[in-house]
Amino acid sequence: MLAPQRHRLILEQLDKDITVSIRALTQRFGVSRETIRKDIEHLARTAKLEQVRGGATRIRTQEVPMADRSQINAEGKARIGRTLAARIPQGASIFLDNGSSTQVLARALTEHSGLSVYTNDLEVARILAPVCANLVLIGGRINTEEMATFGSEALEQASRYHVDISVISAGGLSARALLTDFSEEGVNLREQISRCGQTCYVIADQEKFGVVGQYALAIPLESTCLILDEEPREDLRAALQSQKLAFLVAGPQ
Amino acid sequence: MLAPQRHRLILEQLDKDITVSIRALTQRFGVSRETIRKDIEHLARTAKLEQVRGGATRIRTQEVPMADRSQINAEGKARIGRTLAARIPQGASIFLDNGSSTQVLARALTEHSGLSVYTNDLEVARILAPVCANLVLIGGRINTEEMATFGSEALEQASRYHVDISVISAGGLSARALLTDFSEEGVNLREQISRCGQTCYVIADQEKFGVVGQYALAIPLESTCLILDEEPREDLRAALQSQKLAFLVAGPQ
DNA sequence: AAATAATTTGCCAAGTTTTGCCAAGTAATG
DNA sequence: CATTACTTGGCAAAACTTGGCAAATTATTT
Repeated sequence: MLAPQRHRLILEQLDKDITVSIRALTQRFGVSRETIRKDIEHLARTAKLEQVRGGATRIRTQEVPMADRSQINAEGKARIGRTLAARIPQGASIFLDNGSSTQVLARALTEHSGLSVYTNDLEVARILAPVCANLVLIGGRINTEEMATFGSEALEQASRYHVDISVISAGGLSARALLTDFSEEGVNLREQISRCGQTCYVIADQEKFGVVGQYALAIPLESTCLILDEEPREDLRAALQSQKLAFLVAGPQ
Repeated sequence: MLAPQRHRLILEQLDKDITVSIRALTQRFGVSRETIRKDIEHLARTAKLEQVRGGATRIRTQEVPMADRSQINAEGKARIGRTLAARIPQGASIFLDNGSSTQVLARALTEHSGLSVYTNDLEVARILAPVCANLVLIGGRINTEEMATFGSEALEQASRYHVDISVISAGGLSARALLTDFSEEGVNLREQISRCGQTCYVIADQEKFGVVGQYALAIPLESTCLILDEEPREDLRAALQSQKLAFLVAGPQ
């Protein structure tokens, strides 16, 4: 057996098994310990795998240890993500804002294909990169807490695009003030994003219910649909109806 | 059996088996080692397969989906990164392009503070986010292989900024063609970035030496300094001098 | 929990086998 | 007869094996 074939088989096995041991590979290929070690050394030098004692592992994809808000009410966010993903057709063009809920939606969209995605969230871009036909990142000043772009540059660039569906998340949803958010730059960009879409979905899970942010989120109500993970209480439901703001509660499936 | 038939059969077997060995083929066809070697040599010259020691493999259609090219010649890249980082003052405004070498530089800059950073590389942004006073991501279409933005949007946005120092990486550095790169969108953006800086550094580690990309990289030579990790060979050194292109070899410290 | 023994592994050097490459020779072909 | 295709043999380089030793890891005992 030739060296390149061994290399290939080693990498294939790594794809399945996460780690491979020198011991096992010597048996499998019927070559000496040292040969396998050299193989692994070579593959490590060319950044195909990571050499560890006794064998090798897949290359570590540096995970971001940042505070992950998507853990909060993860089940509800996931339900919203699945429901909305089911309403986004293959190959659609979509504009996603930033936020933990949006990131969960993005993960739910990784089964889609041929999407054209516009977003200001770096993590959303990273998640959807493998399945996008087109992927556009809105430029601008980065808010390092959110790892997303904002500011006049972002507003201006966003205003140039038109998509089938835009999706934004809300910081608060209340009977008193309806949709609200906590930063001016966030509101500005979300309003712009909402105007880019033929239809607009606003996602808000129950942790946003009753929360009133400092900034009102003014979006085109008639082409908007709210996606929630719980039935709204009576006062909220009345407020939504009086504003003719459609909503949909994400079911368990 | 005639040579063309052998060629055909060799290629057919490669379609099935990924690799073929000279040894096996001599037995199969009943010809000498040297004959098979010539067959493979010929097929390799006409780009039908790739010659490897002891036989041949299929041609690599696409470059490995390398998770992290920064591991190739990591030591040299790190040396370049440290040397250049030492020349960037605290609080400077810098424009960084995308690429594995630039990412290594970014890691070397995480000891700095108060930087204003402009970049089209999502990973560079992620690395430098914690230490930036300002962080601006250039928007545009994302190249999902590089996870960086390109295109007309990116060019236009980049053209609005002016910084103290711009840093770009080169795909190739040769006596014949000097600085080159492999994609048109890449050179366009890099040239723009180089014009944004008061001074411009171009980083190229030894794996780029002698490599000639399809696109020439035209940058303002008089305000540019090349950072290398090895002394250039005589012909390259002469070419750099005749172009009055300054360079600096990154030392061990 | 610490100390010790046994095992595994990494790394190096020397030895063996395989392969690449070259040159010269032989067979086949038109 | 000249050209092309193939074989043969030899040498150097590369790949591979083997064995040894030190370091790291694991198991065992105290």
